[in-house]
Amino acid sequence: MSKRVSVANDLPRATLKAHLITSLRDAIIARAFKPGDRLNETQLARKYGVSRIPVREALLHLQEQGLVMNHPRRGMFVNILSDDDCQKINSLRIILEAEAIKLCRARLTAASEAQLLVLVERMEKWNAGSEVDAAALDLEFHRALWNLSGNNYLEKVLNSQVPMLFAHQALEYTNHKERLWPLNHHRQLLDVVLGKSEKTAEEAMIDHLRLRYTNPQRYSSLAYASLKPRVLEPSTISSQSGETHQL
Amino acid sequence: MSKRVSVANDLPRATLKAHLITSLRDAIIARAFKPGDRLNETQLARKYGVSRIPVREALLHLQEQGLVMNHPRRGMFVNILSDDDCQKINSLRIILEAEAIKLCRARLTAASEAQLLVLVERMEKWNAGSEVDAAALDLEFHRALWNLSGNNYLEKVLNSQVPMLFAHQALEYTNHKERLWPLNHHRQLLDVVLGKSEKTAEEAMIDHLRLRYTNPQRYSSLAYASLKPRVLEPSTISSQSGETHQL
DNA sequence: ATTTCGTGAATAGTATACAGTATAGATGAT
DNA sequence: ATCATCTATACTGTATACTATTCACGAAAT
Repeated sequence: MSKRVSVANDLPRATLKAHLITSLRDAIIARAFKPGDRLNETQLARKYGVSRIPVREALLHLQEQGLVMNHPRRGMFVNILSDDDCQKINSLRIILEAEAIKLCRARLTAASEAQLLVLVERMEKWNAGSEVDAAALDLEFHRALWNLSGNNYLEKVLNSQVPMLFAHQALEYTNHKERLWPLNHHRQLLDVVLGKSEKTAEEAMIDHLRLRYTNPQRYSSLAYASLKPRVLEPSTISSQSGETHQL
Repeated sequence: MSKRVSVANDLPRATLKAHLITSLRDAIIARAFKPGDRLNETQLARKYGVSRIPVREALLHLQEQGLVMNHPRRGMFVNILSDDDCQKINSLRIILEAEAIKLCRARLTAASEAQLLVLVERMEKWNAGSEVDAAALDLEFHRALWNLSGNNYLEKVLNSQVPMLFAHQALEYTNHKERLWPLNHHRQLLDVVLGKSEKTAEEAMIDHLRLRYTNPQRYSSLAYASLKPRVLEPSTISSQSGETHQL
């Protein structure tokens, strides 16, 4: 009895702000706007054919997610992450995503297992394409994992912090063409979810992030060997855990 | 109508939006606006003597923090947390704040120890005052703890998720006057930070939250007795074996 | 009596207009 | 030439005005 037949494939009733959020975020991750760039509200409004208000509100949303920074009365700038920032975000990510992995493992169904497997195999078959597309596929896998945790607040928090790392990385890997975006290491994460790995979730996450970052756990409690709580599984962080634990 | 509240008279340097964010958040935590209430932009603009734009942007900010909910083209409503939501947020909080405790313990200085001790003693001496003030003091202690973790992204995430629990609790405890806001149990958390307790940070957090909630860890991995790799048998997926495990 | 449809009021979403501030360039002094 | 001060400009922050959607109410139809 619905009076309106909604066209399913597009979102005709969505607000302009919602469209701009995705457009601008994709543009930042695809480095159409580079870190440090100023985002002029008026210019963006003209470019997208809307007024400044939806642009402002979209930028505010991206600010909450850390993709852009506001200099008071100066404007919005694409966020520049220092190495320290990356380590701090990664440290948080390890804790959160390890939790997501554990929850996912405990709640796993055949359907969700298949869903993750499809994504892993798509990544393993990946051979050509831009780093930006690779980053998108990478993020899609992790988002699926977060979703399967069954705790939407955990999912929300991960979604609010991790994408800015991808935006930062996309730039890194575009500048250094010789390095390839490491896509084919996600099966190791899946194995942990499926219980096929002896690694703890934390170990797996640290190893995963080590592909791109040095010492990603630096600002997490995992950086302090002596203060680890009694854990259910013996966790020697990894073979390289002897590296600097300095503050 | 409602009385007008001047918002721009002091601190002219800050933006109107920033003032409104704190004013509205405090009002929600102090249940001047109750869960489920509709927040009319025009009315709020009149009440605070500003235009609708700063009100809108402040509400958008509070939406990111989960204090208010947006019904598309219907308006903003003070968020109502279901019991499930509380358990999910608490599960996340346990993971995050346990991490903060561990980091705080590893980085503790004499100054920060004194800072926390002052707050604990203020809470222990607390005997009179509204539950709202008690909640504010409670939150102040936890915020100090998060800040001392040394990871401002961890701090940011905690600040984005925990206050809505306080807003919800403030209502609970105002409705049930016979119960007192439990303030004098924070020394147990401090003891964990100082290494004087045998509890793990996670255990301490669960015990802390049990004062107010039942099964606060329900949607965390701590709800599952064993995290060891489980044997995968796709046919037994729906047994939900981990559901009722307590820590 | 119940349901469907139309109309109107209320209000979020959006556009345009104004005002105040920060920055860059110009002007003048040393 | 270098530095300080002034001024013009551009932009954000804010106000006002307009539009479009949702919902409530009621009349007409079944």
